[in-house]
Amino acid sequence: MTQQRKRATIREVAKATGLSPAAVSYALRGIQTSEETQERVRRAAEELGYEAHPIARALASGRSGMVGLLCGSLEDLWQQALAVGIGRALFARDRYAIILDAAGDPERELMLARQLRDQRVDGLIVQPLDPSAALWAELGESLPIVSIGDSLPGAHAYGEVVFDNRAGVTAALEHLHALGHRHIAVLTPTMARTPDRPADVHVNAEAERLGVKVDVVPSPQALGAATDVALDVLGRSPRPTAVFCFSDSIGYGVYAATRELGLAVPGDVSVAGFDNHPMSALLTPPLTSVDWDIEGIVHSSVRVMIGAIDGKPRRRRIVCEPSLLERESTGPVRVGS
Amino acid sequence: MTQQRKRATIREVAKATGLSPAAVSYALRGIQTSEETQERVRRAAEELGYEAHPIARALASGRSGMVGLLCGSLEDLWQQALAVGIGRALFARDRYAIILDAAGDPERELMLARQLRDQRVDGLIVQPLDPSAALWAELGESLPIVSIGDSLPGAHAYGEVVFDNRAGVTAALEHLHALGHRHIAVLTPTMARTPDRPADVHVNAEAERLGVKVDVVPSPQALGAATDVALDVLGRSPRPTAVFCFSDSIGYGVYAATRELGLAVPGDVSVAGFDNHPMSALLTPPLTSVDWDIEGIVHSSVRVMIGAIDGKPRRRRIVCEPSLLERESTGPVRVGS
DNA sequence: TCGGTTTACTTAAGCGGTACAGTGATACGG
DNA sequence: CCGTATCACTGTACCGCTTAAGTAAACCGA
Repeated sequence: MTQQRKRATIREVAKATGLSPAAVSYALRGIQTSEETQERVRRAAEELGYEAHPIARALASGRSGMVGLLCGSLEDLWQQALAVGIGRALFARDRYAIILDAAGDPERELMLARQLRDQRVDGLIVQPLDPSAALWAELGESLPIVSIGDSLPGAHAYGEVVFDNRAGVTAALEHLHALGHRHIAVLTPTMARTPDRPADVHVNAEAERLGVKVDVVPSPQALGAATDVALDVLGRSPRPTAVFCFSDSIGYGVYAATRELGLAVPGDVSVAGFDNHPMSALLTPPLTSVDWDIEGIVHSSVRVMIGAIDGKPRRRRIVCEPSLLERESTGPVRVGS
Repeated sequence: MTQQRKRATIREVAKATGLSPAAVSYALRGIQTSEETQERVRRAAEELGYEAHPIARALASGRSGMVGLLCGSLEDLWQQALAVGIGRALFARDRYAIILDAAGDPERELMLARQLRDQRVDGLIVQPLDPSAALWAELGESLPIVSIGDSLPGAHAYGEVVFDNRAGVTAALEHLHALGHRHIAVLTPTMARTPDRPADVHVNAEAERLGVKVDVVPSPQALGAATDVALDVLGRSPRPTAVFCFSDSIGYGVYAATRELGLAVPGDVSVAGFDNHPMSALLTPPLTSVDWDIEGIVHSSVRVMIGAIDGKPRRRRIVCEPSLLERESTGPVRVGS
């Protein structure tokens, strides 16, 4: 019973109103036409069941209305949440997101970035796994790029929302240090294993400053996969008294490992996460984590992206400061351990 | 310095090879041309830096290469995982997904579905919140629709991957019944509150059959929001001895509530989930849940969708059978409680 | 009153492919 | 040896919309 109206084209609306197709196009966009004409066109369009054809529009105008979103690894729950948020925010601004996932592989990320450009997205939002890759600069020539997390040196046609990772690392390590921990395992996502990844550098620098021994161990992001790594790390002797995970998803794996080994958190081992996924507050015990204001990141990156698409020349750089949420997964080191 | 090659069009490649544009188009697609021509064209295209223009192709051919994916609520982690999986699977088949989120609102879902059609996606994969809506049939006339979860009665131009929810409900309730539970709270997503939602019907039918008292309570999907609902339900007197959650995400909220109330799981209250998100196996205690073979769902829905786009007329209906994973969050009812 | 700007359009040329109706040449069956 | 397929293309009209350039009328200040 829903009325089945067939699609009309602009030309048909033009015929019906006695205007030229161009006039209709203008009227529908509310430019270069009188109020009354716009109203008349709108009515006719409604009547004929006209609906805009985004593809034709894209071809003629050179903008597709799509923004590519290239995630480092969608195995990670926090990145999932970020992607969902950005997708929504873009949609709210009349844009669609194409979400792709590099699965932690920098090469793959570059490949996908190129593919997205060939797909004629209007812009690219990316969490660069390898910020130093030359391709970013090249791509930046032909479309606006907004990076999340790290800065893209050497390019220019983009904005960036960078994380003050150093501050996050410092906060977490100082917190653990203050609780008496002097031997800390650090689980970093395998995706972050690009040489000289800033995060790793910060960990080493801070550890040295604080006089803490750190075991930096790469771990997959996939839920559960981190469990095996954690089992290994927690089985070592001497056992680290705390584990600092570079993503909450990894932390969840550590929780599973402690259960399996019969270790109490934070009694036997303290656990701290990074990113503060909503899940982390619900766990037993709630996970201490470095929080990044995901809403702000979503909002900033989309705003900068849309500004860039709309031709604002000014490059924007936004720095996110973390805040450590001290919850119940971290505690004083056990005496005698 | 990466070589900056400018984009060439088909017409330019045609000029360079001395062929007509049409021939080039054919050659690039490997049809209606000789092997040698194809090779020659490919080489010239490579040389000139030709790259396909999907938008132009879409306009001319009438297929956009995009599939709309309309999720019931991306607040739910399992649905997030499903969306990620479908996005990947489509990409692997040279299609892009546009992921949209109805946020649990059936009206919104219909609006988005219409919008996606107007965006000229080649097909629509949807988790219908209101399967009985007339719009599905209407949309089904103009593009292939694959539904996940529930069947779309009254339409025809689509396939479906339906869940045997009844079996899932039965398995979970029988499990709890066998453990002695006779008073069970059932938390269903608010998104499922369409009248006569099959799941609710099943719950009531099964409860009656088994002689179990059920309190069916709607709950939001958002992590944490379910905690408040759970606090309320578990604070009632008499307290249900078990909680059956219609999604694992809700279950996570229940866990948080039990911690807050100092209730032991499963000692004081048993908890069962639905969908089996990877996270559930990692919790303490691991969450008993109804598992749906997410890989299979991803694979089936994408396969059916692509079949439909490629014009296979045969409507496909695939039924998913659940399996109950009995983990450690459910146990015998405490004597005397 | 007049040149100049503004407004509200029209005209027409694409955007970059695809698809369909040819076309000439070669292959083939009887 | 001829009629007819088949093959490998060509020519061109679109797909539906946008945009630059052009135009006629209305407006406007001096």
